[in-house]
Amino acid sequence: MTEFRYELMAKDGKARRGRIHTAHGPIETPAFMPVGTVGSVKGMKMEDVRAQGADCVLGNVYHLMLRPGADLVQKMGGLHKFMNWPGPILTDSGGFQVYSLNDIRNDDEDGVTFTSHIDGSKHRLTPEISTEIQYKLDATITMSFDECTEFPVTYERAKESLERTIRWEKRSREAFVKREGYGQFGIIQGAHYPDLRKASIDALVDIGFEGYAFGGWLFDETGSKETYNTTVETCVPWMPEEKPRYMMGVGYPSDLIYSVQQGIDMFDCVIPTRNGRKGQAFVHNGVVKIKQAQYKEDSAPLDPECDCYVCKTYTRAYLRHLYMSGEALAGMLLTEHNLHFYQRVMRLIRENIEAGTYDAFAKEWLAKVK
RNA sequence: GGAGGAAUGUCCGAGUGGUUAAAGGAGACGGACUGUAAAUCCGUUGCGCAAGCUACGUAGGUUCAAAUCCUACUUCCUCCA
Repeated sequence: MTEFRYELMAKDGKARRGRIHTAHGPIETPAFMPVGTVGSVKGMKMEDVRAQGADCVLGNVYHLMLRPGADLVQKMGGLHKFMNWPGPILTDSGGFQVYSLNDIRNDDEDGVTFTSHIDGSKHRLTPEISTEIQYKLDATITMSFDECTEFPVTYERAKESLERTIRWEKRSREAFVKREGYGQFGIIQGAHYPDLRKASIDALVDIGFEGYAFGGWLFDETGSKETYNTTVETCVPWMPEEKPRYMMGVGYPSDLIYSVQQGIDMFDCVIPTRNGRKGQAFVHNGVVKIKQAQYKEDSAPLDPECDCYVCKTYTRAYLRHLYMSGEALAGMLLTEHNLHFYQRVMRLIRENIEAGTYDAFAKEWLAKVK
């Protein structure tokens, strides 16, 4: 059996090239993990996701516990078999979903009671329940159950929430069933307050996890990246060197390139899939919003520099037509292109770290990509 | 041949005397989306930079005021012969 471990293979500045060994195969890092919330990367067949170069995908406790239920997934042989993804799966603990549904939640020291968005029924998540569900799903990487705060948030509230999160993460760790090749990550909170982030890291390292994730919310409604950038720049170096560093829920291609430069190893984000379904394609020099009139008679591929199936096969005019007609294929094709683009960027990131040319690469790509 | 009904902005469609440049929808154009309650959500959409102008089949009329009432005409639909 494979021991769950992080292998640091090369460094270029703060950027790290590594490999996470797991029971379900390796994850080459820096890695982008497509989001498959309900056991599906929306619009994609899993073999295609794999062929694009993804090593690991996400699943979600909140969604899967409500439908179809963790027991059913377990009965069907676990999430890997259920969704036809033999590789590593990372499951989010549900903390973020419960936070984003904050109008119908009710939390206490023990956990959170919330109302299902599907049928209004009452459900409960605690660190123990979330961890058990992830065990039943057979998650390769289990996330500890944390509390998210709104952003911006006051220092007092962030501190109070962090203290509870640390207690919850300790309980998550105690509930975690250790198995060869499986791991559990702790989630760092503390909003944009460096001393809280530091306290969070210290507490989590003290508990001891197989990896550490950067959680919370650092983007405001203006889309400014200043808070994100300064927080990441300050706090990521405090994360343990010998364990994987996972930035949760990020981001645009430029966010990935920047964050890798700051020492992050793993990402997940709905942007390439969701925005693909909504008609936005990421290309080598920015973004193509396929519904724009300028593409009506455009016989070029989405991205002339892309070698994906979609770019080799279809014109922008056709993709626009599909989108304007409301065809499901439009979202599928743009999703396929976007994920391909993201994996290509990750490949370039890894190659440039290995070659020791990361800064030049980052400078060039940050200037042209969204 | 007779009896009813209908004509509204790019399209569909509400409105039956005055907060009506005219509800709502579609379409078109633009924007947003970062640990997925999202093939979603949000703007704009007669002309003009503006004062303003032109608009509810056509032509007249009533009224302080009409898309809304009256008359004629045109076109379309349904039913009866």
